[in-house]
Amino acid sequence: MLPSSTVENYLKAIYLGVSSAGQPSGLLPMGQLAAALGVAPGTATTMVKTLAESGLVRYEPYAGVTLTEAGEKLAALVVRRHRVIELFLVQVVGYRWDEVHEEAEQLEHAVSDRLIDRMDEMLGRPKADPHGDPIPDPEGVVKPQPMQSLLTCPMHTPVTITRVIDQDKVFLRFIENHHLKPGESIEVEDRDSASDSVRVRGKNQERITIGTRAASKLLVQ
Amino acid sequence: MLPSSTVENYLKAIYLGVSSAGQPSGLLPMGQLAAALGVAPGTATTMVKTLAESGLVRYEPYAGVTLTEAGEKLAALVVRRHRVIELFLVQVVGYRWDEVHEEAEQLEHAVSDRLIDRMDEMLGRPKADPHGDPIPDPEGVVKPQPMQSLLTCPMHTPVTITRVIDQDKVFLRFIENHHLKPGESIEVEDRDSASDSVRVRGKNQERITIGTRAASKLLVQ
DNA sequence: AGTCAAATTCATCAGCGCTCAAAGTCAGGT
DNA sequence: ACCTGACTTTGAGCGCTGATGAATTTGACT
Repeated sequence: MLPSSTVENYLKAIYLGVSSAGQPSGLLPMGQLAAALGVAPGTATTMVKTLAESGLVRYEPYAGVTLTEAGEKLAALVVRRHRVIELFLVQVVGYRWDEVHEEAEQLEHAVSDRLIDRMDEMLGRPKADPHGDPIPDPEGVVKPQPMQSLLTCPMHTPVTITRVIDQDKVFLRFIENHHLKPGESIEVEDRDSASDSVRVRGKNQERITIGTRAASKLLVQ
Repeated sequence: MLPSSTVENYLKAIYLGVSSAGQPSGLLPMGQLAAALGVAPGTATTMVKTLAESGLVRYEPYAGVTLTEAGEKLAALVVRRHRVIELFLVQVVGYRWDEVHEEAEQLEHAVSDRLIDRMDEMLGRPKADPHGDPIPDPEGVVKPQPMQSLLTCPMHTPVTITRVIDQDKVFLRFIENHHLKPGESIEVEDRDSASDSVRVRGKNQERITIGTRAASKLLVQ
């Protein structure tokens, strides 16, 4: 039984949810999962129970859900497909980086492993997609890179933007317009908790002040 | 309501079936449709009735089915997607021409118009896919090219192979190995109804004899 | 007229993905 | 200790899609 795209989406949501939503337990609460997928809570519970029976997921009633080995591999491969496709669309097909997400969302359920591998090869076995999100290898393994956000990185020190955690078109355009895409080198000049903002100096000394909410979505190294 | 991939497959089957299966009436019998889709006859009847209610199809009980304007356009666009993808896979991604069919079969239901147009552009607005099958334009229009098969074309006259009507891997490999791919120039030397075969002379005087069944699948101009 | 292949009808099924509302659980606060 | 409120589970149930198989009907042909 190959997984339906709904199943793939659940696994992906859990995969992404567990890592990002900073749950100390490593368990993703059902509410969050349901919200991420845009379904009623009961729906998520039911589906997760099914996934648990298939051995893809470990489910603790009232606590949350996490992936098993098998589930994690599957999820990682979905994510891999998504990210390889995104990069391919940008690099080969000429999409803009704020346009690729929806397309990849569809294609990730339709492409064969074969095709993904060919794309991956054409792209030179890249380690990250256009947003800087890491691309799992064909085994589903992704080695974690230590990153800090603009809120936590050292100040007055040159850092390189490596990742943008947001798929919103408007935000991505903004980032692009102000030369804050992954790869750019910048420096945090000031943080002000009163005004809830961070000032950075970027390419050709351009200065820009952004809110902490936005700053937290920019990861650097 | 955007059509499910099942609906797209029905439309495509009717589109391809009506043109190829040489029905004088222009109607495709339900039996053939059911067979093409690998479903029971009753299933096809039911589905076709539904399609008729959506105005995509004209259905004559006990006679067969054909596409309406709307249905034909939709079907042609599915076929367009399929063929653009096939060519893209060969030309850009480096697939072999006998490998693209299955992949395209999946992708044709997942790609956006946007992406198809970009691929089409990258490929230079091609008029045919790797098998020589014509690619409908974005409006679903395809202008018919008069073609003859190796069984009907003039003998002892150079002709160019333009199309191969068969997706079977083994056959395609055979065609490729003997330099009979679309674009190659050849000449029919002999037809023999007794032995049910056709002898052609191809590139660098290579001679090869093939059965009439195979010969009928090679179209020339 | 009779026959036969093909097509239609109809009763039915199964899976998927989902909702809603009622009932249950759990943790924090007083 | 208990209460409250937020979150979760349960269970009944729905709607759609896509399919089947067997009985019946139709229409073409001899």
